[in-house]
Parts: sequence; C-alpha cells; structure tokens
Amino acid sequence: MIMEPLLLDRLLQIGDLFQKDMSRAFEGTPLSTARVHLLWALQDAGPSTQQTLARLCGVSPRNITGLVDALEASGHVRRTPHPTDRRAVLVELTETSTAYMAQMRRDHADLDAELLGAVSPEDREAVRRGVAAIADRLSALAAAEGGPS
Amino acid sequence: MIMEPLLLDRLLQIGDLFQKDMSRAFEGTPLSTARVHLLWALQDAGPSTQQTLARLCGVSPRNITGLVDALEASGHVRRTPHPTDRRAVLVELTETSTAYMAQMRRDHADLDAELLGAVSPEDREAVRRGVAAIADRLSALAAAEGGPS
DNA sequence: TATTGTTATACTCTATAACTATA
DNA sequence: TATAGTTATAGAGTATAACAATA
Repeated sequence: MIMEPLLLDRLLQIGDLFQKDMSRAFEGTPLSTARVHLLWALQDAGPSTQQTLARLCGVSPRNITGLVDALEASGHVRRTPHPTDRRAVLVELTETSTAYMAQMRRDHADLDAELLGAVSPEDREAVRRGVAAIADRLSALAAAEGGPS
Repeated sequence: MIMEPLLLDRLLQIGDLFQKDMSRAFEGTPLSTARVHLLWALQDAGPSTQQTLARLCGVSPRNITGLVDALEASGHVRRTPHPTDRRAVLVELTETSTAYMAQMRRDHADLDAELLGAVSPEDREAVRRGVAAIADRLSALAAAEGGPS
C-alpha cells in the first residue's frame, strides 16, 4: 500500500522549492532572499525608514542596518536624510533596482501563470479558493498561538 | 479596483507562515528547523552515515558534522561505529527523540487535517490534485534550470 | 524620557579547502 | 586513489544590549 503524500507535505515541498529556486537565481550576485525581501518591501511601500523596514520584513532593526549596508554597497538602495526627523534616514530604491524589481514583478506574474497552467482548467478556481483558505487558516493559527504581533 | 493576490503570493505566504511557525515552536529549545530536518530524515531513513544525511538534507557533509554535534550534545541523536566501514559513523535517533518524532508526525497529520478542514468539502479533491500538480511543475522547472542534481 | 540608528558581541546555518584515517 | 569525517576559515542572517544623536 502506497502512502500518498499529505497536502501539508506538498505545501512544504513547494516552500522548499521556492527557496532553492531563489537561492539558485541569486548565486553569483550580491543579492539573497533576505536582501530581495527588503527590496520588495521598498517597492511596495516606497521610501521608508529602517524602523519601518524592520516591521515590514519582520526582523530586528539591527538586522536592517546590515542589509541596507550591503544593498547600498551594491548600488541597489540609497540612504537619504529624513526631511523632518534628523535621527532617521529614508531608504529608497535606486533607478537601477527600480527597473530590476519591475522585471522581477513581471517574472513573478509569469511564474504564477505557469503554475496555474499546471492545474487542470476545471480545478483552477477551486485551487485558488482552497489555497487562499489554507493561507488564512494558517495565518489565524499563527496569530492565535504567537500572539497578535 | 482591488488587486487580488496571485496564487503564487498565497503559496509564498504559506511557506513563510510555516517557517515562522516552526521557529516559534522551537524557540527556547535546542532545536531548529535545520536540526529537525535532520531528525526527520533519520526517522524516515533509519540509522545513516553523515554522507547519506548530507544528501538527504541537501547540505554539505561539513554542515552535517555541526548539526550532529549539536543534536548529540542535546541527546537527540547518537553516533555509533559503522559495522563494516571504520571510516564512517552511523547516526541514529535516541529513544527520547524517537518518541518526540513520533509525536511530531502525529502533530503533522493533525495540522494536515486542520488545513484541509479550511477548504470547503467540494473543493478538497481539486485542491489536492492542483497543489500536487503545482509541486510537480515547480520540481520539473527546478530540475530543468538547475541541472539534475 | 522615548525613538532612530549604530557599535559590540554572539550564535546558527551555510560553504570550500585542507587534513586524517580508512578503504 | 577515493571516500568519510573533521579541523580551519569565512560569510550571511539573525538576535540582544549598550550607546549616540535627536525628538
């Protein structure tokens, strides 16, 4: 009797594959998943203080200092003075990485289409609904156990 | 006009939530996702050499040395001499962590049921099929680009 | 007094390369 | 000569705590 993998196992596998894929895509570049996560947050939020980025990325402010240092050195972001608060800096994407992130967004959409294409047409809406429901449930479980951070 | 999140975004979100959930579950213990990954491999494969574990976990042999060192110190695994090859060691679960992993397997199944419960009954089979198809497609893409490692 | 970012320190995960003992 | 595991070294990501400048 063959054990079919659980739905959970498949979801974990998908998570692993995404991670490996990203690591592979960034090797030989100054980027990494953590750094791209920060760039992605900047693309969504626009110029932000490091405190804000720490919240958006879910890491410590100290960690943001290191990530921004690296991204500044590689020319992906720029630190500019905050217009009204002289303690703070605003971090923003450079022109180069604005274009880079726009391309990444397109690739992202392409991959979405590719994955959806792997699902038979009559299952697609159910998969959309189901995966969204699972994400919401998991999110609720995390909030319940971990406290509403 | 509201932008609905892509299926891909939902899957990425699920991956993140799993990671945060595990990190939270292991904080304050000597365990971590990398260490539990190794324990999980041992539960599936039985006593194994470190070379084998390196392949199963997808990390370098050197890395396994460190993980096994930590897990041995915390009493989760044991190094025993290989019966026929005096260069090699066999790593095996201790009694304590055999029980611990059995419990984790039950929790795993419970979570699977919980997540499936979040999906409406008429969507469940489609979601199972669809997620499996996505995992397979992603796996094929990784193999095509990354070379058949 | 509280907040922003940095310096100081430390731990985990990861890798490659050189070395030892065995095959 | 090739393989199993370790020592040596290095770098990224993460954290907390103490400190400076500013609010």
